[in-house]
Amino acid sequence: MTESDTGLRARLVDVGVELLASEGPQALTLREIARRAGVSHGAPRRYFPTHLELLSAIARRGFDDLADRVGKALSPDPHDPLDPRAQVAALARTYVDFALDRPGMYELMFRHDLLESGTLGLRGTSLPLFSLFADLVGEVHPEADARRTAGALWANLHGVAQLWRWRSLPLAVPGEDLGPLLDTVLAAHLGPEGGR
Amino acid sequence: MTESDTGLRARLVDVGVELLASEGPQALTLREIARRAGVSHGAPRRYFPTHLELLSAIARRGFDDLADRVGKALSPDPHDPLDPRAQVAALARTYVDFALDRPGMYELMFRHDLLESGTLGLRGTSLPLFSLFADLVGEVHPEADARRTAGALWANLHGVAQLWRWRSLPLAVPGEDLGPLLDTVLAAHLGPEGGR
DNA sequence: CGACCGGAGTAGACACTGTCTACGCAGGCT
DNA sequence: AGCCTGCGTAGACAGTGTCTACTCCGGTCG
Repeated sequence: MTESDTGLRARLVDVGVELLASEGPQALTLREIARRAGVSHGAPRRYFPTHLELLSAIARRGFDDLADRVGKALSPDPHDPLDPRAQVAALARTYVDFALDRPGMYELMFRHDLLESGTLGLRGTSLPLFSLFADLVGEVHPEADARRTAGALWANLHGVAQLWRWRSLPLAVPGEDLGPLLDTVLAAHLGPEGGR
Repeated sequence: MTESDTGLRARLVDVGVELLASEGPQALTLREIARRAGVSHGAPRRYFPTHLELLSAIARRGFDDLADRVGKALSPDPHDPLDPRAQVAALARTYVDFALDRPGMYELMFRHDLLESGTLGLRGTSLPLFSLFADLVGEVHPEADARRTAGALWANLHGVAQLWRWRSLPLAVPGEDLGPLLDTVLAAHLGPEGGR
């Protein structure tokens, strides 16, 4: 039941995560994963009745990793917590960095046909993160509709991550650094950074 | 060479567009398109050396439609043009509406593996639209960096379209109408709507 | 007028894929 | 000892994209 469980189920997911990072999402074939795990192509079926469910399990690893990164980014030092505005900025930065760090995983995580599938559904996995995000936004902007503002900003981060990843914003940002763009986005939704 | 060209090339794209609308992107099989066009599965190869190129041609139809819609939305009445702020709002609305109206086409248009392929590349197809968008934003906000602001807003629209489409913003907007969310987005990037 | 020739579409093969089913094969329980 | 159940194997099947050999037919040229 631990992480280094030698069970086939965990090993398949491990292999999938590696394969995803090294070869990209289109390489995540059921048979290729089975091959690299050293089992026959029918073996995964015992644990994942369908290919999509195996992909969901792999994507879940991505959500776990993202949650970990966010947790670390929000409280780098427990004795000196960040103010809400800085927390939102840190979360945003972490989110977009994740998309650039692990592009294949990010792509897999937001395949909408994956969101529907799975026993419990993959969609719920990101809900706690969004709630946390909405709460933080609410602390920055107590007067506004925090849910709506958070939704708008969330969508903005998502869009920035996507468009930046496949370089569809070349005109917007000639340079290589997306920091200024992120600052623009944050300032737009949260107002000019007066905090700190 | 006209639209109703009975040539196989145009017919394949026509069939693809219909199939995309009726069955979704995963139904856009090379063989299924050929089947519905009444030719053998090898026939498309003469005009589209690879499956991706056929998909690119289909997606290009989507970009054309989007450009048409934007053109009509920006100048509903030539004698009474909209002010820049209203034009940006109309473009934003048109963009998101397009994504909801033709979800399959929208999804196909922004498959990044399609953006790379094609003879001239599909990416350039959306550049004029973005330039127009950036110009409009520049008229609304002459002082700011129009390119960056336009990029941020563009990404926001993209994110809203995506997340709304697969219902990943349920907490943010309990209602069915995405109008308020769009207003929030526009107000964030362009300031409160003082124009008119 | 007849031969040729090149574009257009057909038909079959190939290596893949995901899914399904029947089959072994081990270990543990009664 | 015998059986059963969990786990993985192996093969079949339909479907896919790509490649290649072939046919067919209309136009051109000698």
